[in-house]
Amino acid sequence: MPDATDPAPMNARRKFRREGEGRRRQDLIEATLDSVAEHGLQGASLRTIALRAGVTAGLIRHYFPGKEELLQEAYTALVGRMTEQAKAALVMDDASPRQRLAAFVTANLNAPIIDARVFSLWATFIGRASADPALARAHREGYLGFRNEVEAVVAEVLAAEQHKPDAGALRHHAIAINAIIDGLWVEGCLAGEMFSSGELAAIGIKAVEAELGLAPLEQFQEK
Amino acid sequence: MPDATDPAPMNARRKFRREGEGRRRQDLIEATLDSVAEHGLQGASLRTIALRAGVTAGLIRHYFPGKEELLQEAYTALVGRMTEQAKAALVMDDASPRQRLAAFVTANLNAPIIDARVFSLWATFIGRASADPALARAHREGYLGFRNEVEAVVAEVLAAEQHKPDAGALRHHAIAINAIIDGLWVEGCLAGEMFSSGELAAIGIKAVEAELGLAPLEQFQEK
DNA sequence: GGCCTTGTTGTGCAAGTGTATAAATAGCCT
DNA sequence: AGGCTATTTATACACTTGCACAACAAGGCC
Repeated sequence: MPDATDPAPMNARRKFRREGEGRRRQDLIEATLDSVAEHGLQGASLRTIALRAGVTAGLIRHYFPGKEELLQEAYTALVGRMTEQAKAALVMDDASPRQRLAAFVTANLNAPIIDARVFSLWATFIGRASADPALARAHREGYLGFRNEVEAVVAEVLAAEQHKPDAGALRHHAIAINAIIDGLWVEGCLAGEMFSSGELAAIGIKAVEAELGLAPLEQFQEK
Repeated sequence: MPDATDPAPMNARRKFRREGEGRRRQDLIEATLDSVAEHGLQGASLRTIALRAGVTAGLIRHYFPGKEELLQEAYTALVGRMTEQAKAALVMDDASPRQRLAAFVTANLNAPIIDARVFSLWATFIGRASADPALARAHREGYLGFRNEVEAVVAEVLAAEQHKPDAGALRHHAIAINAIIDGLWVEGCLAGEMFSSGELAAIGIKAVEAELGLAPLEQFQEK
């Protein structure tokens, strides 16, 4: 038989399902974040991303103008999720300002906010901030939003303690507290196993209270 | 004239100088760091790096087994320079422990340690730490070295103040102070123009002194 | 000066990149 | 059921990438 017309055509096309636009975009963004977290920006090729999302590379172009836009949207989604999680710890209406502040610190220094994958993503993207104004702006907005939340809680705490700091002192407190949380967050994400469970949160709360000049609640401190 | 034998051969080979091994390696590492800082890991190709170093791409293979090793060495050099600079601020023999601590904080929160390029490099590399054990170890060693320095100064400061904290409290102080410096460093590098000159250092010193329970030296605090 | 080592260049190559576009088919509408 | 359209696949293309290797020449050595 000179030319066998394949009875079982091996070049069968891939079966596929049509998903809604929202779902596909979200899947692609998630696959992008996974790829970046695992292999960095250099390893996140369109084909890798598409494979992870369960589609072929060409489809990406149907939802995003190009790779850059996909990465931008992925970063925006990441920042949005991070700040949302962080602020969520503040909604405790039936608690004293001081308890809310402590809960805020604790939430930010435990899972899921202390997380190696999220940190890897944050670092990878933020490393490009100085060269990419869009990234820099996205960060700045997230940072200022976060810091304003801190400042508001600090104002409440100090008011409850009969303190009345001026705007400058309040800003400095917020910057310092923000730095404490950020610094401990970095350390926890990078070397979480160096700290026992709850240790970072305890350190953070004590540092924040010291910054605000609050006496510890129930303590035998030092000795 | 059918075939003109080029009197001025256009395919003249590039002139070059032979440099010592140390110098070439250092130049290549520097070019690598520049490329990574400017375009990220994805934009740092062997050809880009070689161009910046004033050589051709092939030469890199003569000094490094592969790209990965070049990047590793570049990161090692970066970390070494950073920790060296940071610790250099501690060598002030004729100063009180407290002054040395303040000088340490100040040095770490001003140029050249507050620097967008260094931060970009740090973030880009550290973003790969969770996936690359070699990077993770390099960071951990640098971090612990830094923290031990902090812990030593803190011990001196507290001793001068007649305090005698136990090892656990000392460790916690060092972790917290480290976080304060790191957090303010990040903020300063990412958005230096949001802070007036010396402001970060002032915030840092106050926060550190609060953490250690030290009364400010000369102050009208708050109001 | 002439050679010889080796630092350096230039070229080639296979694999992978982002993008463009044609072909196919899934699933809604009537 | 049958057709239409937009989602999805598949292929093509020009370009870049890291690496391998052969040709070359810079500069020390005798």
